[in-house]
Amino acid sequence: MSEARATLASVTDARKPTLMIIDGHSLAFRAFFALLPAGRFITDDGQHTEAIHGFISMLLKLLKDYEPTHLGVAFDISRFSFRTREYPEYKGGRGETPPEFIGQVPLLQEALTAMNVQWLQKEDIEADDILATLAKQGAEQGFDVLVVSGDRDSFQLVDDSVTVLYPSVLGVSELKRYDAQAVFDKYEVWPHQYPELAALTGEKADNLPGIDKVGPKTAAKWIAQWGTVDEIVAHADEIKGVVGEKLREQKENALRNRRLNRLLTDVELPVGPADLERRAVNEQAVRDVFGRLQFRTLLDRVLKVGPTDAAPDGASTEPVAEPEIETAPPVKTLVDEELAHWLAKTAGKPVAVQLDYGPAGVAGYGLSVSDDSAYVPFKEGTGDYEAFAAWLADPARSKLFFNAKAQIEASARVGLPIRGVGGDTRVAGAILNPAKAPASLADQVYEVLGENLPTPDPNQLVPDSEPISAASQAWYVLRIADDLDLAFAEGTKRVYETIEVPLVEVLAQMELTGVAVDAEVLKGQREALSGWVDTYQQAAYAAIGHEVNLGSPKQLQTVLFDELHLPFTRKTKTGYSTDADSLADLREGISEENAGTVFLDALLRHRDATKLRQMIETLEKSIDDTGRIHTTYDQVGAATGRISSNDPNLQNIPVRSDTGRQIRSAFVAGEGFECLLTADYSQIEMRIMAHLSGDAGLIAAFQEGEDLHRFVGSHVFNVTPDEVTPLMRSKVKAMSYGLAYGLGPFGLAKQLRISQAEAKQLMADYFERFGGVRDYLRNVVAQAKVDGYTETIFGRRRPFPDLNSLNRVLRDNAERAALNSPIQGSAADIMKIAMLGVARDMAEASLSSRMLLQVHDELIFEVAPGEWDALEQIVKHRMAGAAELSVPLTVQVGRGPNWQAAAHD
DNA sequence: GCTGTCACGTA
DNA sequence: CGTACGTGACAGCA
Repeated sequence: MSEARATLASVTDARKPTLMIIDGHSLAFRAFFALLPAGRFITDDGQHTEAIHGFISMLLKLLKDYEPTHLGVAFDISRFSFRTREYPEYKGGRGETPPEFIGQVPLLQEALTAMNVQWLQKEDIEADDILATLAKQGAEQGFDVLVVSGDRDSFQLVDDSVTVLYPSVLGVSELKRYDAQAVFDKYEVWPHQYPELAALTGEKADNLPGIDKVGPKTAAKWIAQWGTVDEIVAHADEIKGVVGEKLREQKENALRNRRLNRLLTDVELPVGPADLERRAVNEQAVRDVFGRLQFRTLLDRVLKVGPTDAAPDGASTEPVAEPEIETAPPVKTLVDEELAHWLAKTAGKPVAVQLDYGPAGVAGYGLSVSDDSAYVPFKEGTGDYEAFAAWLADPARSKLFFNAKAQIEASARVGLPIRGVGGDTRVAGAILNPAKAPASLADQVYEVLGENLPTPDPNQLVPDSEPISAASQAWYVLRIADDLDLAFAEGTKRVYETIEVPLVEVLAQMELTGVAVDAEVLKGQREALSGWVDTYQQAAYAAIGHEVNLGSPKQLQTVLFDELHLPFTRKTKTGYSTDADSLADLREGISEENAGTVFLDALLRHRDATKLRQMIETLEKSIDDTGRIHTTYDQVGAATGRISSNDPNLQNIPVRSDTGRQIRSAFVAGEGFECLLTADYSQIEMRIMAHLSGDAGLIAAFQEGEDLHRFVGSHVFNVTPDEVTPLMRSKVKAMSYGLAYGLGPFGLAKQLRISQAEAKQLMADYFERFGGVRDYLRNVVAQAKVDGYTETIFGRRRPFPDLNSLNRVLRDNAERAALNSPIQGSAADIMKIAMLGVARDMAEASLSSRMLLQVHDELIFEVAPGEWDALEQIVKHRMAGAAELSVPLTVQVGRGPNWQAAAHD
């Protein structure tokens, strides 16, 4: 960008300033007809864009070819002007404006405005008169003037400083230069005489008949002899033959034509040539306008022509790509100095990177910038990767990926850490459509670009590397990044750039680090559980007198309902439920001890034990050879914005039951570390509810700082806080949390084991005191129905297409999800922001401690010796300060040798 | 071997 | 008829 500015400035300094003025209508019209037959310049809305595209394309070519320092475009306001008043038939006889052309000029003007190209029009005046006036002023002020017009009348403007660029028959972008000599060569008159010639011969396009039988040759001869139409008419008697006779008959035509084709050079204009100095392109506006017009290639070209107003250095999060989309650039394989040179050459541009990697390691790196792709073969321990390694690790060199996290990790494992993630099209795609993150690059290529990603030839014998493939993938990433950027709403873009993109590197590091586990502890627990599993299994078999697969719901149904004749439970798709709640109900229905109670008790305990044992086995299988477990986070796994964890899932390690919680004691601080630190937000979702609803009572509850549920309970039940019984408290607690999930009286009744009427009353009492909450919840759904999406505090959006569905089940489900989304999503945003803050501060303070796990509202760290105080301070500060809400965000920190012991209470 | 269902762990 | 996830066993299909 700064390079473009320098070029422009040096041109200005080196020679006379160049003023280029363009007849907007005539060029747009020509562009329109040139592109119309292609029939593919139509937006999804059905708006034709041939004229706009063609005009801008031509403009870009002109700017490149002539490098004007000053630029202006003139338009007609209508086809009526002072000339039609004098001669109503002027420009008559032209056909109807093609319907496809209609509406394109205002859009073109909008595009020019976005490009910061000045354009002007004036009532009653034609564009040519504006051009003439500016050309004259420009020449007088020492400019080289270039007039771009499709109207031959403009030839009269040509002189030593003024040149006309006139479309040739070859096409709009081929403009012929008319200087004085060129005009003379073509018409045998000098430019100032051209209107005399045109007056005599007539101008069919303007519906101006001339003198019959008089063509350019005759006219030129007369002009050579007498100079002007006036003089020729005055000497009409001297002209012999048929042409003389026609002249005498039709001299009024010529005189009228001459009056009409004289261009005004004294039009009063709001700007002069000096005011038309070229300005920086307004990049955002261009993106907006071109996005609507669905111009992709053109956008890149416009931004490339520059200068633009974008930050010269480009923030490291800059997701902008500038690909040429027509064809993939050729790929060259680069190593050593050539590679270093290529990397230096691409400074300032985001580079798309796609690794050629698999379980065996990294075979190479595909790189792509707009018009240039490269492949870097990699073999660990060979070659000179110094420059490449430095480039990969440089946070200031912006890199774009599809699924950066996995590739950062693959690269880090072969000794080449990557920093400077400037964008991730998978994450971007998921932010734009949280319902489904693209599963693969090929998916996204198809979704976004509508093309099929070329896949390597499956018949090929296993190649050790695929240079074309990796580089071409990178090229596709660049194109997708470019396309997606246009689709971002402002809030969404901010979430993507300031939260999601920087988070990628933080999560990658957490995954690489992993968490240490004590395999012995897990083994002991597993063996103990196995014993219990056998015990309960035998007990169950004994109760019913035969063996049965306790893990098969289908077989259980036979036992429970056919053999034991227990009452039917909740229906499922395939029969009757055997889940824990249902079994508990069955158990309660039996008063005296019998085969049924024994079987049910044994079954429930067996379930517990097998579930835990299975969980432990999964964990054990995922321990690596350094004794650590590395989960994989899915940054965009949840539609609300939450992170999910898999392979193994470390976000569902038991905590509620005593035996289950024991598993946490196996998660320990690794060798060389002092202890674990856990930090969690207390009641973050309720706090967000208070903030979003603005309910004075709820806000007061948090500002009081006392027990939330006790406070709320005292208001709902009209007693003092210390009169709130444990039963009241638990009811209110269930109520409060249920609200954020869209819980109704039915569900509340079921959960609290009270009547539906009672539940209804409880809700009524609750809303009586906390009406702001009810209003908010109502409003969320209502607003979502209007907008089609909900939004978090930070602008993350989630669409709800089913909200207005005629299917009640779908609609109700969507309503509950919509209710919950801003709350859960805002909490997720806050935690992500906190993680970024913590990671930055830890790096800043050069701590050796490490962030290991995130469990939605909790973070777990491994504390290096002597760093406890510093880390605790950072974590508390960044978590509590992640958002400015109308209630405080409180954080509880715990310390211990393992995850269980580090729990704060 | 793949897919859907059920059940259950977490916030 | 309570939101958001991931995992594993079973059962039925190919």
